[in-house]
Amino acid sequence: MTSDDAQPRATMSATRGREGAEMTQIEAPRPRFAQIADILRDRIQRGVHAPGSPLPSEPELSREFGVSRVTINRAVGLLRTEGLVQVRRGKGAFVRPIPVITRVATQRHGARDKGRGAYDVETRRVGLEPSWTASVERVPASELTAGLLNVAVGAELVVRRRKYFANGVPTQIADTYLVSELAEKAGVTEENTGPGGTYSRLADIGRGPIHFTEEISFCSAIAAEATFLDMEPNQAVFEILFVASDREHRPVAVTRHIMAGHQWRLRYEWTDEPEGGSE
Amino acid sequence: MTSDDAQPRATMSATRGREGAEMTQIEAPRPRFAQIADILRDRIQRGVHAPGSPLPSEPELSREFGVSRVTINRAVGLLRTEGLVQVRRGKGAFVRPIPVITRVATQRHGARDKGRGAYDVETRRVGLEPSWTASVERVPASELTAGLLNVAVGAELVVRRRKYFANGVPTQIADTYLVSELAEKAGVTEENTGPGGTYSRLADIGRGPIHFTEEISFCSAIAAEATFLDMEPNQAVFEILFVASDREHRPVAVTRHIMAGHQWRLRYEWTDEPEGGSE
DNA sequence: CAGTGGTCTAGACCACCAC
DNA sequence: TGGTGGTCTAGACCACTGC
Repeated sequence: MTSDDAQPRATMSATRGREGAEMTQIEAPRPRFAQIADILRDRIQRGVHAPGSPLPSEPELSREFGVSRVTINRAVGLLRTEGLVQVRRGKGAFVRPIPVITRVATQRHGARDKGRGAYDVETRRVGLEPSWTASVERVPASELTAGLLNVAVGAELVVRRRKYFANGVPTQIADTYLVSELAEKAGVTEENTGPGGTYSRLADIGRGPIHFTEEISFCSAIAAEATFLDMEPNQAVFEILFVASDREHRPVAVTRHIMAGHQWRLRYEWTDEPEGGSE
Repeated sequence: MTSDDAQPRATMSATRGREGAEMTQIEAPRPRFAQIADILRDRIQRGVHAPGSPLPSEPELSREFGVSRVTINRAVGLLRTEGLVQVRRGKGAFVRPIPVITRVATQRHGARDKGRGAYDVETRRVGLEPSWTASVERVPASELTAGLLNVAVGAELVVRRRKYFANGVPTQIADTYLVSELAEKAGVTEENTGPGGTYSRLADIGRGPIHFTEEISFCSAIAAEATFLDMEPNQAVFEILFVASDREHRPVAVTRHIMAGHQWRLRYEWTDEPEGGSE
């Protein structure tokens, strides 16, 4: 290959050598929209566009880079699915403040954080102000929840729905499902469950969970949830299915967490005592 | 609001009532490309387009739905970032076979799977044939690895790079970093580390890891990794930072896993013995 | 009303693939 | 050579925002 570095061929009509004002040069091999995304991403990270502040408008960027607005739109689209930028209709594209929150699953329940919930601790650790809303409903068990709770599909469940915020910004949805009968016995059918929350009430009646499993998977944001989480279309979310079981390994509660991918870091810690010593 | 359900206004020029052949009707409120993506997604899930088979070509779909090719391209783009579809240049867009692999982190090391590696087990469980490649290099510690291994930036590390496949399809990258000195002592500077792998060799010299932490975060696929993983641009990946520490809580090995989001489900299991009984 | 982004089209050129 | 998808433009209309 002699022409390895083969002349980028300035074909596409827009490598027009305009030089009015601050035009930024875009080369050919990598798609323009990707290169522009790279540049904007870099500017954001360098603080040229501070968190919360708007990017230049699409027509402006279009002029700066000498490409059509559609191309700009596509570049910004990349940053949106990455969670770096959020668009507010009619207003502009804004740099998202993304202090990543770390969730240490294996510490959330054990300590049962006297007085403070796990979310509270996680959020304050990065200097954010936590808040949430809660509501309780009764629903029939879906195939999924029925399977996890080991009851028949359609069985009555109590679902405790919570929405979490950090500095007023939505960060997470968590729906906890319990079999109605158990929820009533434990007295967690009202919004307020008392000190220590649902798990403490379950412990009170001897059904305190001690075995936990979590399954993390991906999905693209589903309409309703995406809307609440202020997510961009197409942005990825973590879905966590959390199952808490009592001493006899009977599942007592299932929680489904939905959280915007880029806002969270998930942490797990554990120890394996080697049974037979080290060989 | 009297006009709550306000007439979708069939404005955009393309609600043209063409009826030649098998044209599928597209309504207005939701973007056309999103609706088309919904339809195609549904067809895939119903098996109309079987795993491994191609979607109809863009011009074909363009005719079917009565929209421009660009719109089709955008619809397919959604399916690509969701991991449902993979495009092979010049050939077409193919339905990705996605048997999701479940990785149970908390079981991977404890059992130290006599004879079989954790990946092997995980993959075969869903009926896939595992394979991998490995190589060993020496690199200076980056800020990240240095911090995690508690050495100076630039210190010499041995990195064991592995690439994993299932049925020949790339699924995961895993790079394990060890301080060179330790790696030499443990004898894991060659590709073959003997039965039980690196951790067993570390155990042999009394540095067997028993404390583990994992941190999961998101990233959009980085060029090189995305290429290897056969990923679509823009598709989300899990990054797992895994730290193994010995009895004295000294970190001995750090592994960075990169895996395509839609191919994996991550599972964790643990037990919290309540120290003071259940109140 | 002007400004923002959201979507869509038609037409174009490109790179890659298979024949 | 003809088919596939990848990218880009220009022009257009839309909805939402704020003045």
